Amino acid sequence: MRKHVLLYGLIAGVLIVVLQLIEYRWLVIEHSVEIYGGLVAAVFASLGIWLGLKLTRRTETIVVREVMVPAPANFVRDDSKVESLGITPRELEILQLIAEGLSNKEIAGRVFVSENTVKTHSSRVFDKLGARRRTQAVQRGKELRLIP
Amino acid sequence: MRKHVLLYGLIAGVLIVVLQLIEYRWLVIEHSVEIYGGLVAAVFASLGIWLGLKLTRRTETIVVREVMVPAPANFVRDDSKVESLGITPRELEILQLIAEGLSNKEIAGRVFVSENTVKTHSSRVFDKLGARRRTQAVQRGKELRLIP
DNA sequence: CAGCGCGTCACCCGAACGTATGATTTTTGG
DNA sequence: CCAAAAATCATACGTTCGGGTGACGCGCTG
Repeated sequence: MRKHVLLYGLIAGVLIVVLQLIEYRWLVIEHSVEIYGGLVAAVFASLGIWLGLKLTRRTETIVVREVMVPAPANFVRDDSKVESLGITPRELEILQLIAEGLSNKEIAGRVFVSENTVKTHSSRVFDKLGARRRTQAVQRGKELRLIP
Repeated sequence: MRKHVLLYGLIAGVLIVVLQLIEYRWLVIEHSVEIYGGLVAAVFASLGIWLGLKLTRRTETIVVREVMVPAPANFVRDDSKVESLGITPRELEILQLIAEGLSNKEIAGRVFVSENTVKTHSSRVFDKLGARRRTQAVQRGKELRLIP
């Protein structure tokens, strides 16, 4: 933008000099002032148009980008909710396994703890989620983006 | 656009006339031609710039639309799987309610049938899905796109 | 070190769940 | 119209869950 203005000024200066030089030859002709004025007008007008065009030249093509993203692909846990609810990692782990349809006994076998422990964790997480049943806990967990 | 050109022409003509009239007063002054030329140049240059700006304005339609489409929005049940598994509409309905975390009693109240009926439906749908627990049934149901 | 959070485990009990079996009614399709 | 499919309900039994309570060990932190 700035270099355009400079270029314009330079060209204008050169043109004025050229026109002044030319003027001495044409001034002898009577009533040539109108011709001179017209010439100047035409030159500067076209120069102005060119400048105006250059200044606002936005060769920006119309970009219409539509991105279809299958959301389930990218799951990110809402850690802020996990923390605000005071859910511990172990509890979250058990919740995930519950969501996978495992029984307490199966979960116990999976994580190598007793079934009682699983029940304790699940009870705690149910309480924190305000759920009374495991299905409800799963539903809330998915809603709150704690589990995929 | 066209009216701009016409307007420009009109103003240019008027200006030329005005300048010609003024010229007769100023021409008497020696070396006033340069002033005259500069004036003409300035006026027409700014006019040209204005025109150029006008011509290219609002050609800059920058449309960058990014649409994130979360897949879960458009859930379509895989009816073929529903049929192939021999799941009846009522059973599917109960499965959905189970997925919402409702107990058998709550479901019974919701669909106006006895709890025993709900248990019958759920038992059947569990069998058809190869599930032993309701959480498992929900998981399978979601996997198979029977429920959202 | 005392306290706290977390994870672990146990026991009990009532509620919820799942299975099996049988029966009746309603709906549907040929 | 009649048979098949679907929906309804019940009773009984065993299993799984969930709540309540209490306890122990570990690691961190004031």
